[in-house]
Amino acid sequence: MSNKEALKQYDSKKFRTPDGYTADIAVFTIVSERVAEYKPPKMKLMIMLIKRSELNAENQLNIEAGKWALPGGFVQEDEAAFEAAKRELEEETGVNGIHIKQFGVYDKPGRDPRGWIITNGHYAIVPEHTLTMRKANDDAAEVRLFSLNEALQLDLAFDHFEIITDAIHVITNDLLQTTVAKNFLPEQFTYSELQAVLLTITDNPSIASDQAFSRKIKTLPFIKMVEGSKTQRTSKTPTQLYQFIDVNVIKPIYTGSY
Amino acid sequence: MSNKEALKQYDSKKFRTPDGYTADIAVFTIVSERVAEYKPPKMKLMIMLIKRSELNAENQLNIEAGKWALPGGFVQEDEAAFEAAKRELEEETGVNGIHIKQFGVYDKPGRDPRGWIITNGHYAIVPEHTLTMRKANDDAAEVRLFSLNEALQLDLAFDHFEIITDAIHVITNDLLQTTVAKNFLPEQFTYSELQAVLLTITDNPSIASDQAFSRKIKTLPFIKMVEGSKTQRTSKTPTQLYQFIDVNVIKPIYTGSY
DNA sequence: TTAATAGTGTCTGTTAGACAATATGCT
DNA sequence: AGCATATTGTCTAACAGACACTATTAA
Repeated sequence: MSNKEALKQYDSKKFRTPDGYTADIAVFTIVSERVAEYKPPKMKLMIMLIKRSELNAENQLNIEAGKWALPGGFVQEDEAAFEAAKRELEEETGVNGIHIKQFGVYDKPGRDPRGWIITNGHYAIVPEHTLTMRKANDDAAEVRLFSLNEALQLDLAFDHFEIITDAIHVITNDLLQTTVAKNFLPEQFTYSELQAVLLTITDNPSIASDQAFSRKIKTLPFIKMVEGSKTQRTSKTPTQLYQFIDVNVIKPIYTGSY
Repeated sequence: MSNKEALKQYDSKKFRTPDGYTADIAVFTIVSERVAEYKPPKMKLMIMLIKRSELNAENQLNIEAGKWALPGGFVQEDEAAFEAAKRELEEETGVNGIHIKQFGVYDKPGRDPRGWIITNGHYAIVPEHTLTMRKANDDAAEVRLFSLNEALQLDLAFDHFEIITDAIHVITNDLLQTTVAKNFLPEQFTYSELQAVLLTITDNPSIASDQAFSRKIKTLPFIKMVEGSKTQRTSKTPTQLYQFIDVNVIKPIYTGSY
């Protein structure tokens, strides 16, 4: 192959090249908020943000210090951004093996005062309990969960307002149009648990109605009933458990009913 | 703001930074294939690829020469990849003002023998006639349309097999779950024209049936009938024209019928 | 008249959506 | 018994899906 000779003539230093490549992660979790006694808990979708420290790991002044931001960091040459996102997330929360998805690239000129820095945006879904042991690290003075509305009203670093807006939009769509909701749930779950997850991002009446949804879940082609499995964790009445089956669903907007 | 002082201490040269950032474009078009006389034309979704020249613009040996590849090129510091994609596409096809969407990032270590090069993948939809005047340029020895199956059987440059596979997957989903199909159609169109576009990527029977689809189109919330507008371009019978209205459709997989 | 696409009439079985009633088991 | 969640019974209006039929017009 003639690539060898072509490579001899190639010199990337002739071009202006990017000053950095980072992976940022919008970490979503659902917390169960107890509204009142003897009332069902209300679930709420939250996003984890960090407050950037004044000084970085090398004891130098940190860029965008004091602002809230998405966790993330520079991608190394020997890894893909997706791997970097997983690594950063594990460093940050101690969790691995969770759902991560790339959803957008942020490369507008001037978006980072340090230079030409391209950010690869991901979102991650983690179960609530894994975030209880979260800790601040070198770059983060503080780590907190925010409701989506709260998050968008903060003074955010870089173009993270835009990234978070996009992430919310994407996860909302994915929750409704794919089976990612399973990542917020245990392997086996009740209709009301799934319903609660979906109600964090929609008020669709045919999802909100208990009767309608408990009927509907039985006919969904990507969910199967687990024979003879019941739980009492959501009510005094033993409740049927379901689980997702691995099929990919594409529901055309041009067919079926509305 | 203290960013100024932080910037003084920041030096990107301390880190290994990427050797390049490129925007690649999967250009899709639909060609009307005449199957036989007195038969309706069959539409076919095609992808435009270029054959990489032996020598580049500077008369040096080109990398991955002779292989088929997606059009694309290096992103400049003063533009976003999306702009670069538009620019490249206009240079390549002379078209602007068309639908372009970013869908993925390709950054696996070793994907490009020239070094650490990150590619931002886009897909574009162009009307057939704009590709008739397409031309080869410095980097491209040849430009051709391929069916999706043909394209995946070629000897493709870099990791373009993966990128094209992803692009096909994304455009297929988008055609069924969003209103992008409008970019393949004139502003006003008949039910059979829309149907033909959709049939390039699905065989869903309730889209494939003429009667069912001509009924269904009237009830779709994102398409409106154009009162008193008919055309004869698809048949001898004057046919009702429709057009997309600008609403965003999200159809949950958890509601409605299958 | 023929051929080809467009569109309607009509029927059947299924489903959405709503209301009401029943079931379960902890307290 | 009281209560909260789960689940089924039942009805109505709407719709999908299928088949048959009519409409339009160039050739």
